Amino acid sequence: MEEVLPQFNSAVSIDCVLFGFDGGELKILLIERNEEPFKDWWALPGNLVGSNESVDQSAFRILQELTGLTDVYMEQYYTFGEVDRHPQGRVITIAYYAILRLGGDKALKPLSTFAKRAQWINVRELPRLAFDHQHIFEKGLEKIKRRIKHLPIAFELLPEKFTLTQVQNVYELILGKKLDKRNFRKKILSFGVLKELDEKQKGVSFRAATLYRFDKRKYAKLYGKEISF
Amino acid sequence: MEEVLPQFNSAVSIDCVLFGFDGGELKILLIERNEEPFKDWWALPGNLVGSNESVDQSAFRILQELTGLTDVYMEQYYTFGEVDRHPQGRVITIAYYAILRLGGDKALKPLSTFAKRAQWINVRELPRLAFDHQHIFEKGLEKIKRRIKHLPIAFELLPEKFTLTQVQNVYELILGKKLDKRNFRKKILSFGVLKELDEKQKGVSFRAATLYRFDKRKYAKLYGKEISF
DNA sequence: AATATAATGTGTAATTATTACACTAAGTAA
DNA sequence: TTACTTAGTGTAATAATTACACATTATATT
Repeated sequence: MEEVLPQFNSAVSIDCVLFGFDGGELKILLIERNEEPFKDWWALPGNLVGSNESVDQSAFRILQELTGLTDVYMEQYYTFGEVDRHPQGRVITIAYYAILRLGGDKALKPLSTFAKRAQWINVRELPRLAFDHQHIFEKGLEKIKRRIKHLPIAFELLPEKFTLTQVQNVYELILGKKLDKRNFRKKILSFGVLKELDEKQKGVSFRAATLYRFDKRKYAKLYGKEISF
Repeated sequence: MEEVLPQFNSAVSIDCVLFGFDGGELKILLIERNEEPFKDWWALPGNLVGSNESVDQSAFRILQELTGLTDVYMEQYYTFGEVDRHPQGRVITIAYYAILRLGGDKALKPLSTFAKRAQWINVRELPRLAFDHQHIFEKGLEKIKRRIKHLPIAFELLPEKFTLTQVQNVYELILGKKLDKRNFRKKILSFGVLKELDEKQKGVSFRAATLYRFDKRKYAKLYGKEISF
């Protein structure tokens, strides 16, 4: 986020696209700005890079300030540097996406003064965004579309124990298309990184599905093997 | 390149990894620095982002100043922002790679004052590099390894007319491994983006190979088809 | 207790893609 | 004419992908 700076000339900021999976929907975290420019608009959370932190540190700090979370999959994906992208000066922004496990309980931390509130919003129903944030979001979504095929980021979105149908839902939401159930299961299980638990889904009407767990140890062994989920 | 700045505090620069294919070798362009810090060291070409140019414009300007070339495949791939990566201040650098057709004739343009000379150097025989440029180079090489499988960047390295063996050489150099000739040809031709010319290689001892041309129109039609060279 | 409901969970055949592998053909140079 | 060097070609085995439909199970309702 590039907030109002008293007469700045030039700065570097971080903007974050935080993805979460909740209620069967893919959502991102947006804040409603409380300051000019773009007061009352929705925007991606972000902030300036401090002079004594690396850009990675800055991204993790911003995430932590916003959500209180520290153990999150986060990756830099592009730097946006059009001259006029910020109306009040030159701000080059480095975009990160992060992938969060949304437990309904996970409250957002107090926000900085330039935001009224923060909210998880379905990526299919985004409002108009401030600055070039629509563009930044779109590039981020493209990025995770490519990533999900090669890295197990889907499991970062899911709770520790999940059903195969939930995994498939995540893939379908991110890729934006339906997948065949039998083929999907065959493939996802073929990597041997899911562990079937001796446990069933609870609190659900109708037949309960078997729960699985992602096995990081087994995944680590595949490193360099060019797997393709 | 982050040159000596009189007492700067903070800046954004561009560093470029320029790849070229010449004499059967994959090379990058390096400059020998003529200024502190890292005087007499080899470094990636780069410069500061001007206040009235976008970061993309800046990258193309630097490329053009260095080589005189404008019609080149160039892509941003990562931003490096460790606090101490430049000994004289905070410099966040945005890395681009570019892919150049090296015609033996293509002379390098006059260099800026902080470089003694520029030279194309085989990526397998790189000297120690200034700053974190070794790291920046390695990330760039990884990037084009992934890219070459999905985008026709190999053809950006080759002359307009080329033989299939030359294409294979480019793939082998970038991927760093040998490929089977028959399988490679079958695959590369199967995309239908190479046009066989009614023309043979010239000036070569031994049997001359058939020349091919890359067909951008046909490639454009494949857009979105997820092809995998 | 019986029934309706809704999601789980499973297999096979056809097609396509990938891999491994070795010799003949053609042009040049001596 | 011969030796040399690179070009150019096919097939069989294996692996991966796709298309496709129904019985099973747990719950909720009557």
